Amino acid sequence: MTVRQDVHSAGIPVLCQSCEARHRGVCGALDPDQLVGLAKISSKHTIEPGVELIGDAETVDSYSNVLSGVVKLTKSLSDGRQQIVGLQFAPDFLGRPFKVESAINAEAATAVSLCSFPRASIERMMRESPELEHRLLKQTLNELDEARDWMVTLGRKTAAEKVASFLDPTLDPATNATSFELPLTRADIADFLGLTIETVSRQLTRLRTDGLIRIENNRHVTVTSLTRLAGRSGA
Amino acid sequence: MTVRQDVHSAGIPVLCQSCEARHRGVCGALDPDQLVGLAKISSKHTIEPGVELIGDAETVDSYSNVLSGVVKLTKSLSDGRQQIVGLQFAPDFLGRPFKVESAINAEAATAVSLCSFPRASIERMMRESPELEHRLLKQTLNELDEARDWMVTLGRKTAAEKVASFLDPTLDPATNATSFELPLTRADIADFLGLTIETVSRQLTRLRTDGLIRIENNRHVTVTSLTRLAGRSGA
DNA sequence: CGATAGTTTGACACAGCTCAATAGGCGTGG
DNA sequence: CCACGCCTATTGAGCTGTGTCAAACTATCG
Repeated sequence: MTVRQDVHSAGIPVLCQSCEARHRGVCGALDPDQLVGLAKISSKHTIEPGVELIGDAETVDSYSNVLSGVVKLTKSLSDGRQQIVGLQFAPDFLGRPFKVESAINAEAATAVSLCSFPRASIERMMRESPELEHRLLKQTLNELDEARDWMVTLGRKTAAEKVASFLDPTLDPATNATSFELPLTRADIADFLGLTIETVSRQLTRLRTDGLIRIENNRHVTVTSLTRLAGRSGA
Repeated sequence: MTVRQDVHSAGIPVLCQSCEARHRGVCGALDPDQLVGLAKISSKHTIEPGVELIGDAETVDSYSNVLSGVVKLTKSLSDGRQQIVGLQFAPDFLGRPFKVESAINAEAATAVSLCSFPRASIERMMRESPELEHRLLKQTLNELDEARDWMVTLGRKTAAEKVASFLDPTLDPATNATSFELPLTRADIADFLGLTIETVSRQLTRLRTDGLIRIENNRHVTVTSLTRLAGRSGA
């Protein structure tokens, strides 16, 4: 059993001090000694939008925490049709434990910063620290819940409902902001919702002409009637 | 009924001796003492097809292992549109740890037998036995992989490809059987693939008239050309 | 042998896709 | 500051795959 030290930031690596993953992410499972060990072999990266992080059928030898930005997880059919199957934000853990080969692509949707560590060290730590596995289990269960909600959207909602559902949870309930930057291009939104770019665009302009949203600037959207938007999401 | 005791089954509850969950399922994480404790508070149930196991927005106070049969996990929109978001077989663990309220429905698709135990005991055991959490994490990761594959099917495949993909992995590669019973009705298949009953039926007859499958008996299907079927699944 | 639930088949409508053209945003260079 | 080009987004016209509605067929079981 490990004893957590309650003195704030005592003995905690500089790299980790202001890191979100230490509080809400998987690193919160580690005690200062483990953090120091991990920090020695970690490296921070910044990635440009559009850059591929993990390729399909590639062997993965490192895992990462997302520190900022948006990472999209995609899967493709042989003829190029693509589907986004997950979005990851800070402080999500990025990688598929217990599998050497990736079955999905990961790509930076925006500018992204990552904290990466070698595969082997994480797997060793998982064996040593049940709390780490516990956090991973919780994140995985949340991702599974999200994936299943999304399957309903993909399988059973109309284009109008899909687009409304996409905008609805994009809203950050904490800030109560009705104005925000879309982290995805129209093409990404289409791949997310199982639609074409054109259909996404048409549905957005429909929401605009119906007075539910304002499109300031392609990426920048303001929702003027949250309730009416929610009413169109198919519940 | 007498059960022969040997080294392997020494001290193992009768209830568990021939149970698949003890080998490949979560119970494999437990030592004989824990098994005895759990067996005392477990109960085996048999459930008729169509019976609801867990209702949406119900509080869940027990978890189960699937011992036989097929359980379908569904989600519904307010107007009744439904989507199957998961299928569970033996020896899958059924239930959503760390959440009191269920966001999905579980229903017996075939005759199902379950081994159920109270919520509290499992959660206590999870705290005591990291191996149990480890197995749960692995099952959850597999379910997430499946869900994501499925999202590609729901979002990007045509009706023909959806039906072909449904039949394809239904084949048990172990037995190399090309003849099998569908565990789902046409309505279930439609809810699984995000289609209507009619479209599913039309695509099946198309596969039949094209000579890829034989439909013996509604539920009983024989695949005559596995390669041609795979070729239509959209890869 | 009739009743009932599940399945197939048909005719038609429409949502969303395809292809094509236009418009807007933004950086670069004159 | 404007002109140009590039990339992304919008808009339009037409087509097609899949949904809708309705009817006929089939299996299963009392």
